[in-house]
Amino acid sequence: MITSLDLSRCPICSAIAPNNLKELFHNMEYKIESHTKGANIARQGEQLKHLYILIKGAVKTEMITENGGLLTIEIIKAPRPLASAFLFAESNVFPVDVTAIEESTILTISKEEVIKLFQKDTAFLQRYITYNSNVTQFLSKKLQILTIKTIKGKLAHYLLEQLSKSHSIDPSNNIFIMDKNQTELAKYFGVSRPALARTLAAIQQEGAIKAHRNKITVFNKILLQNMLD
Amino acid sequence: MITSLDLSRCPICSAIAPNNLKELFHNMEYKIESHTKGANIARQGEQLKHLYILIKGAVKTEMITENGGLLTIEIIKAPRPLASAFLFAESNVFPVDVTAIEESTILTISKEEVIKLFQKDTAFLQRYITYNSNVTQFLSKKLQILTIKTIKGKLAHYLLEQLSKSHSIDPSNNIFIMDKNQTELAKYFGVSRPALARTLAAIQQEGAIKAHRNKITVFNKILLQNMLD
DNA sequence: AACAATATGTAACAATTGTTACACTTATTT
DNA sequence: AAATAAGTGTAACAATTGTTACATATTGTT
Repeated sequence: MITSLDLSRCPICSAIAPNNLKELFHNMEYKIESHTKGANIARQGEQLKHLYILIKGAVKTEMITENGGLLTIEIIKAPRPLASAFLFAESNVFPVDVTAIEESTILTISKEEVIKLFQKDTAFLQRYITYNSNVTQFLSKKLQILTIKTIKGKLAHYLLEQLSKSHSIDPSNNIFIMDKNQTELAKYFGVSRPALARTLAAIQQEGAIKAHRNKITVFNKILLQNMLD
Repeated sequence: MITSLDLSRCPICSAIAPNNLKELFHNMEYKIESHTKGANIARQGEQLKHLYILIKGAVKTEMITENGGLLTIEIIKAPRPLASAFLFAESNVFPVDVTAIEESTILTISKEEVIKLFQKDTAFLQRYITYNSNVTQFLSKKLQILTIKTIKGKLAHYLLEQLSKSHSIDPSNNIFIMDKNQTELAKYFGVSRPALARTLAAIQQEGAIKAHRNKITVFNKILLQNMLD
């Protein structure tokens, strides 16, 4: 049985009023499956005819090349939908392999039932669309950063973003703490850690900022803006 | 008045049966606005409370930095929705500036009306979700390519993809024509054109393929697969 | 056929980034 | 407080890619 507890923290189900949950699922076809640690949940290229919601546990997704080499790995913790953006895409196949890394429980609802659910519950529909829209925004942003070619440009972009965040709290403040350390930032940018440190030092050399560990003081915003390629 | 002609080629409206269009719009609040060439249609950061559908003309979108420097430019031709993925996102602001580059007509429907339309017409709802899902897929793919760091890796990935496409027609065939020329491909990868040509020559040197202009003959698939970083 | 426009092959050199290694600092654990 | 781990600063060198320039090839136009 599904309780509101299981789903209340799920990005796309949270909108459903707990009282309505039982009723909603009453005449709906769904499946709940448990997977032991290490079990394969879905395979890359497999037809995707159901919405998968991870309600307990954690999974890892791996993108494999035709050769067998791994490309990207992501860990997803419950509760969250899996590949929700792909259910309705024209090429609706799983983009990745999904494997349980803990004892996991997955709620499966057929595409047809999801559509019925949309009709029954506008809030659910809106959450579903919003969730996917947020994914799109995230991807767009990530893409934007990767599109900036030089490390200097990426860093300048990031620093200006952080600065504007701190400005929204106190406009006179030009000191802030980076929300990522250098190691994380390098991974985020897709560059090596020493190259990032080197570039940060260069930006200091030019007098745009002063950096002490993760504490940044911005001296010259214009200079930073001119570094955006 | 909106005719089926205007919208039949629009990705998210094509699902609506022409006969139903009139009825559908009958009790709906919508606005149709014409913009002369050069007119500003929307500004970056502006609150997004309506679905914008470009039904005639063409626009360009520009992403500007706080400084005023341009980052990316995209040209969109009618008919197509504008920023449809952002209407329902949590941070629902226009990600870009939108400017008409031709005499353009835009259909505007409020968010509330869009939701009503979803309820009235399941086909429209599905098309809307599908369209946004396709955008997500496109971004994912683009991201995947940009994540591959070396030009050699990107090229190998692309060539294997093209090969598998031609294999799906004739599995014994290992000759194909690239669907992009080198100039386009370089832009797609975000690298310089001479660097791309140089890398293509290197892959030939290693004996994996033979390239004559856009015609590729694959000699050694395994070698290609080992180039994926 | 001559011409122009576009695409491709290639080379030298500059700029950027990755790799590896190590000293040093700060945080965490024992 | 000592020991350990994690994060940071920096340097030398290798590898990759960008830049610029020009020759050649192909395609389309007149």
